[in-house]
Amino acid sequence: MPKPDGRRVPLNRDRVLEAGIALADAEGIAAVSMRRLGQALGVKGMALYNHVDNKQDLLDGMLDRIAEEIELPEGSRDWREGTRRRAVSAYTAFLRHPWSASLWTASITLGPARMRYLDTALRGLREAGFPPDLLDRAFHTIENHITGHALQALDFPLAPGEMRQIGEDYLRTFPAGRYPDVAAHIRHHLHHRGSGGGFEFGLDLILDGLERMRTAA
Amino acid sequence: MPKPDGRRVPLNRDRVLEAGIALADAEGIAAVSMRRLGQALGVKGMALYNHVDNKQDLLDGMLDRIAEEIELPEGSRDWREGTRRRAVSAYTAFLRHPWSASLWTASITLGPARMRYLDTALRGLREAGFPPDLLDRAFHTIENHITGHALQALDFPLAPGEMRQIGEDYLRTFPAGRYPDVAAHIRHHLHHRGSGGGFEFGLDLILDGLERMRTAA
DNA sequence: ACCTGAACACCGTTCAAGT
DNA sequence: ACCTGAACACCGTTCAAGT
Repeated sequence: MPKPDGRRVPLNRDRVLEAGIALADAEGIAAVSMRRLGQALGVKGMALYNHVDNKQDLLDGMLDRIAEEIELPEGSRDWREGTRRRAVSAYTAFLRHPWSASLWTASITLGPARMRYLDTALRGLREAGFPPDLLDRAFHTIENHITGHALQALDFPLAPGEMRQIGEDYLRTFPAGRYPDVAAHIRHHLHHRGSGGGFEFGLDLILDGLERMRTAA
Repeated sequence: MPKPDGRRVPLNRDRVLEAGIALADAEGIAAVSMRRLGQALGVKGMALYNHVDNKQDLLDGMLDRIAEEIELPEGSRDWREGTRRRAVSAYTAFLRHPWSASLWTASITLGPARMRYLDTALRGLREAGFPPDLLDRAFHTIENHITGHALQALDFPLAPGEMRQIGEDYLRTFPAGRYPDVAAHIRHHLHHRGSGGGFEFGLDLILDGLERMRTAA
């Protein structure tokens, strides 16, 4: 990225992370190698080590930027409403960046945005009166539902039209006699595409159950 | 693996898959490269291509063997009981093979054991009287809970004793002032290790909710 | 039929050298 | 202060050659 006078505007961490996200969004996380990302920034891959510690640090940094996109409702009087909005916001953030959900579950060290995410989520439950044990289980059940469903949704990374064609081709050779219920399941997905709402269905199921247990406790 | 007479007993697909699982269990999925797996079998990596199409085929094959370990209760009169046993069996299989859960969610082509798993799971719900729409959502909610929770549990792949020490060291430098609820959450996990049951807690929450909706439908 | 060696196009990472 | 070239120890995969 040469400036008018011909010299380069020097790289910085922010630009590296942004370019990493853009590259991962466009070509998948597998395309994000140090060399390839360097190339996208007009620089050799080794130059990136001036701005990130190593590749894991790069991925952690990218992921924390995704965490910044998640809405964190605070001070809502209804824990259910606040938790629901946060969960939907996290889910849609994962869908916007299809590579992010699997990194999210795999990462060990958390950046500041993810810490803030965790802290507000836990505080919301605590302030709603969940006792420690129930709080812990409630929290994990909710988080698992978010990441689990995001991963599932991303297993079919196909455009709606594309999806239908491939699905029908697939069904033609599918051993429907041996796996009749799987065949029916595929047909159901082909014909009810876009009905969506599977995520919110399960989420409400969980939140309703938790609310019942909260008032009982 | 030389025979008494000095010649090799030739490789086959089964032995390759078994060795792949053993290597992944012992040293993590990252250790499973064609060259490294070949070495574990006393052969050069290129020899494996006589028994698997490529690395993805190797991983798919390994995963289908894991699917074979999952108990599939059939003909149970109570869908809840059958589904519960299958879910717990799948969950524990993932825990036995810590690398398997993330591959499970990421794989596209399914082997025969996974097809059987899907088919019996879906049939159980259908025979219980779930209408197609509810069936589909119920199924995905359950599967997401299984894989989501397995992934979560594996994010802390530490022995109990090890866990406590590392956790306490971590807490000493943790900015508890800024993230008080995260700090409390970590403390809770350190002191209530082994209470477990988080998976089954959420599972029952989901199954109860689904049963309510089934009878209402 | 099965395995090997050499080759190709990639990886992450380090480090001395350049400006 | 920032970037590059060369190097090291790895990848998955192909293919002609060996037995």
